Amino acid sequence: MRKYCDYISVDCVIFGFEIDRLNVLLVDRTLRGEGESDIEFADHTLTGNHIYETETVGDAANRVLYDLTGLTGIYLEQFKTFAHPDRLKKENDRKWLLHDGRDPDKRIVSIGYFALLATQDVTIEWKGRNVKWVPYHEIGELAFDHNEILENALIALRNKAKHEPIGFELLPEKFTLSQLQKVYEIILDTEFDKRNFRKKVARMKYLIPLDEKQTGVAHKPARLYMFSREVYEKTKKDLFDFWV
Amino acid sequence: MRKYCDYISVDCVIFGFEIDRLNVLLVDRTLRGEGESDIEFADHTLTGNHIYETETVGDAANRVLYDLTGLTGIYLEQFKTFAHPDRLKKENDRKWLLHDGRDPDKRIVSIGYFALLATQDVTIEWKGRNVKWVPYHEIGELAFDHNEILENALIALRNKAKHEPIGFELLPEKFTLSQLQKVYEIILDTEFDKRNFRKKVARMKYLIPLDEKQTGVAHKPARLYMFSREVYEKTKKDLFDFWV
DNA sequence: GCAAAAGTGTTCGGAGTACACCCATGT
DNA sequence: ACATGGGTGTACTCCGAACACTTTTGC
Repeated sequence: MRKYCDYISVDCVIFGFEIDRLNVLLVDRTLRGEGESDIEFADHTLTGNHIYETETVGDAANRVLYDLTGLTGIYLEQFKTFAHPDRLKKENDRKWLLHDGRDPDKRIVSIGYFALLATQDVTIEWKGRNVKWVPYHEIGELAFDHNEILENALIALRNKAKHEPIGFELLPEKFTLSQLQKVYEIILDTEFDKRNFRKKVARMKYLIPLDEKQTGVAHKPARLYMFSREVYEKTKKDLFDFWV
Repeated sequence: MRKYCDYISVDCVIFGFEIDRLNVLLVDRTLRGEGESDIEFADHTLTGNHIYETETVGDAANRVLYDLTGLTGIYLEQFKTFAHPDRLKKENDRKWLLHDGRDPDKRIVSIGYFALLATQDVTIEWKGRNVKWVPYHEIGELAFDHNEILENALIALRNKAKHEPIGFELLPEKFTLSQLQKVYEIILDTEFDKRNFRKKVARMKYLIPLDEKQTGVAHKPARLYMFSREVYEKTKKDLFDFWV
């Protein structure tokens, strides 16, 4: 049995994209009282876990992701660390930790990661708790400091998306240009002109057009594209677009 | 007496700029043996410290900076966290920690910050150890995982400098355009054409030309400029230069 | 045939790039 | 007078922004 390091944890903000929404994977947190149907409170947390004593934090984040989705090789990036002395001290948080046999006064560092994947079926139970996709804009008050972590994750995602081609990570392997445009519109909270957007992406050699089209749609079927990381790594120019 | 939290620390990569060099502030680490003149090893560390039990990590980083420089309001940014299980396990590191009365087997999370300031006089002693500026390219093997932290700090600085106006933070309040150009050339490891560079910065409203010139230089004295953060915040357009 | 999204071209202004010479000062 | 870095303009190309209509499919 591997031992946990009880003062280091990772929290993963798992983003998923679907049609025209950005989703986040949340876990139910329900604290029951004495009676079976006696619920003291119910809310949600981000996904996360303590790290094992001999494990790196990156491995811990990948482990959390794998346990939830069964997927490996997911886009995952460390974006910020949270260690405020009061981050676990709200009343419900203390109760939850106590109930869970943990020390609510222990100061825990949490290293924040965000992950990107296409919204799809994931394990719906995780350590006996329910897991579900929730649209970003419908997320209410979360446990601990998870609202703060979530906000920072979105900011990090935005900044990254502005300068590096990671929108693809939120789409299935094959996608249409309209889906790609939508991803960027949602992430960056803006709108693009369709013709200008297509002119722009047409210059990107690492966006490979396929000889394949959508099927089963009630309109002209769109061409499918793939992202090629190899071509990207080879052709990317280190642009000094440089501060402006 | 405030108590330290013995498993959370901050490491600060303090960058300074001078003429045409990027410097980093390092602290001597000399472990003496039994005899007075018996030196077991001598190398360098980044600046850093454990955090106090009730302190935020940002406050701890600012405290380290203040202790070293006497300055407040310095540009400071959290860039990455280091928590590899073996990060303190090199032989010399173990000896040093033992000598210092600390437990070399305790896993310590270190939250990395980088700071930017104009190279200038700083406290030359800190907790009984010597402190000095060292040009980035002359830095050899450092203690612990500090080479890794340093590398990551430079990468973070570069990425930030490409998209946000932080080059100013490495210069005195009033500076010339040639100094500014040099800062960016050093950070980004490239060269710019003087005329094009000036055309570019001329568009930036937050770069304020002063009615003041250099004095005491053996050539045509250059005009001085200031950076206005207020103007920047007001006029910056959130550019979606967007991945390319 | 109609609803729905796919796909396509032109014009204009602004920014990046390449490139060479005169100017003001201290010594 | 000379060495040193300061300061300036033009031509060309490419990119971003604005803007409207035809095409292909499922129903």
